Amino acid sequence: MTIKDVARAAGVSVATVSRVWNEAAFVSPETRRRVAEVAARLGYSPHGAARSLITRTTYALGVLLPDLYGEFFSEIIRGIDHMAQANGYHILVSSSHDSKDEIDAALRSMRGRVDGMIIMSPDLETRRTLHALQGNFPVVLLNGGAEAKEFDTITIENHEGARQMTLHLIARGHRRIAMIGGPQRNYDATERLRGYRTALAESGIELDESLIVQGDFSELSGHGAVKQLLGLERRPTAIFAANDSMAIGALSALRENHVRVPDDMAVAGFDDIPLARYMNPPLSTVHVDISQLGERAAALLLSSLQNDNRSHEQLQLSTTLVIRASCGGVVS
Amino acid sequence: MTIKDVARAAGVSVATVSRVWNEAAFVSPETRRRVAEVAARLGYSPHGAARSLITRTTYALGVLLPDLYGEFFSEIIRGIDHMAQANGYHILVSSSHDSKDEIDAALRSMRGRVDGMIIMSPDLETRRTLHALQGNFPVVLLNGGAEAKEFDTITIENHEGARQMTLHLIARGHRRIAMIGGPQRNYDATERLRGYRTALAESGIELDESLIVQGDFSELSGHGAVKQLLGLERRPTAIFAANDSMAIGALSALRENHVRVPDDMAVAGFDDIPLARYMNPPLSTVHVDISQLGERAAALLLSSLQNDNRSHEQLQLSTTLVIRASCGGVVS
DNA sequence: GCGTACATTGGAATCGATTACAGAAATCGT
DNA sequence: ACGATTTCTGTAATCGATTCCAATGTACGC
Repeated sequence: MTIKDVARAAGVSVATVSRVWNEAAFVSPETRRRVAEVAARLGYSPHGAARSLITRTTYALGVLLPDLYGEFFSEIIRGIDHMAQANGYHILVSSSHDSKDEIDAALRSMRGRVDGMIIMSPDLETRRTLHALQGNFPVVLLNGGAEAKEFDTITIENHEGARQMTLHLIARGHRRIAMIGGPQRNYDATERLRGYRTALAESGIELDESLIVQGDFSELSGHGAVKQLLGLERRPTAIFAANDSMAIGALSALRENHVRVPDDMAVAGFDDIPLARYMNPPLSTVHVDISQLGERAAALLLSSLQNDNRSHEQLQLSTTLVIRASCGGVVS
Repeated sequence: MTIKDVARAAGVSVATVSRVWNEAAFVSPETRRRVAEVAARLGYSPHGAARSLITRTTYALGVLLPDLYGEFFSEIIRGIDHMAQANGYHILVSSSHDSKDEIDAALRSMRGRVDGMIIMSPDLETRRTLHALQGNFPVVLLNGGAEAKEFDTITIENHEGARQMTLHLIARGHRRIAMIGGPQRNYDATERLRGYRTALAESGIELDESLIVQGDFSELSGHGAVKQLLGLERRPTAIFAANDSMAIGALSALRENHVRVPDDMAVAGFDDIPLARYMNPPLSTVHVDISQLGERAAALLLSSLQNDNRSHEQLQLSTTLVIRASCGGVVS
């Protein structure tokens, strides 16, 4: 069922069918009607690949993710898809790219199949790979670090969010605040850690390096980190995890060790995943509108598709403190 | 950067470049080396649209979803993507299709862009739309009802899962068991309701129609349903919600009305979303391996791409009972 | 030394659309 | 009524790849 079949059946040339389909000018009403009728009867719809070959547009956005696991990523996809859908675009998803080579391969395999790409690679090193990217292919970097001025980027206000939460804990009287950090080379993780340091410094609290434990954003690593912290000679009175998953792991470890939250230990996380408010006690955290993050990224990409010679933008998505019971509630 | 550029730079014809790229036979080692070197230097990668136009394959799977919201759908996407990725396929996602027309439009817009489609439309009516689908385009129906023998389908063992859970409640001594149903025309919902009815009938318990309350799978509707049930003259002693979200809504309504769970009222859900085990009390539910559902759907589609004239398969994904505190624990 | 077989390469058709260009038909003004 | 303009339609080039077929060049057997 190609355009030729329709043309033959309607007794016109393929050019005319194409004109009818694209609602181009100068087709007589009679012809238009006849062609439309035949096309409908035959159930014709144009071949995407052929069309995008000649028009040089695909109406598809590529999305490269490190992994699809967890609510965080799925919320992002939802946001991206929502915006894309609203603008008549599809999204082509490719996940599980951690190494430079995998990203490279995925990038190449999408040539001629998408009009632009949203790349989420929290790994700091990936940026360098992208430098070598061919010419001016539209790319939006999501949470990839804001320093890359040669791309459109969007990031979370990691530093400020972490700073605020730390300041809140300090305001509640805590002085020994532990931090469970994320993966070493992860952009979000390093920024959040930096925010924590900033807050301590601002408040004139000396940093005890033994209170910083490395995690990997997984629930399990949060659990492990707490065991390490409880073994310290001088325990912390509060724990700030660099994401909610680790905070949740921390809560379960504390329960196992009969440490009461928030009485004996305050706990806070980062991201505000849906689970957070269902925890027992409900988890204080730094709220991020994750699906909005995806939406904005898509919007950024779409607008750079519309006018080529835009200069690159660097967006930051703001965060808000969500204080629940796990850190003892609001400052009175 | 097309194949022509590479050909010119390497001093060969486009045919030869194509042969080198596709590792076809009969290219002299010397030429192969030279072409490969030039292609790498120029950063060439073939144009997807052009390639799939002539080869008539896209290495992409289309995924049509009613909406991307909620953990259920995102887990499915994860499963599909995982399987697709492993087989060198991308996935082209399109969501928010409820009406017949939207599905139709999405279907057409994917022609020539995907090799096959996974369609999830719990709405029972959609099947009829698909009947009209052009010829033998590979399609897998996900949770769309298993009666459609002209398609590959995969569904959850809804009836059996609901039956088992209801039997469990009966075994715990409950006789007045309420059911919060899902949307009227939703396939999963009707099957789960049917399973509930089966279990009651098997156990010789007469069905009280006033105990069946209609919901729409949302947390809010679960909340509302409970208010209705608590107003009954003869209250139920157990509530079985057709999905976890409604069960969670039910739990919060019960707490508001100071009805103790499980002492005064047993509660059970369906799906086993990650939230379920974090509820207070943890929610008993029927476990479904959601991402596996997506994986199996993708596998089904991929295998039907590999050999055309397979007959259609109807798969059912089994469920298991997960008994937690919300229904009073296991039968002793 | 010569015909045959085989390895290697290039020319050209092809996939299914869009669109520039040109030709035919209809309409208009005077 | 006739040339100019406008409206409509068809032919053919084009996008960037793959692949059949033909045309080389080389090696081999006898």
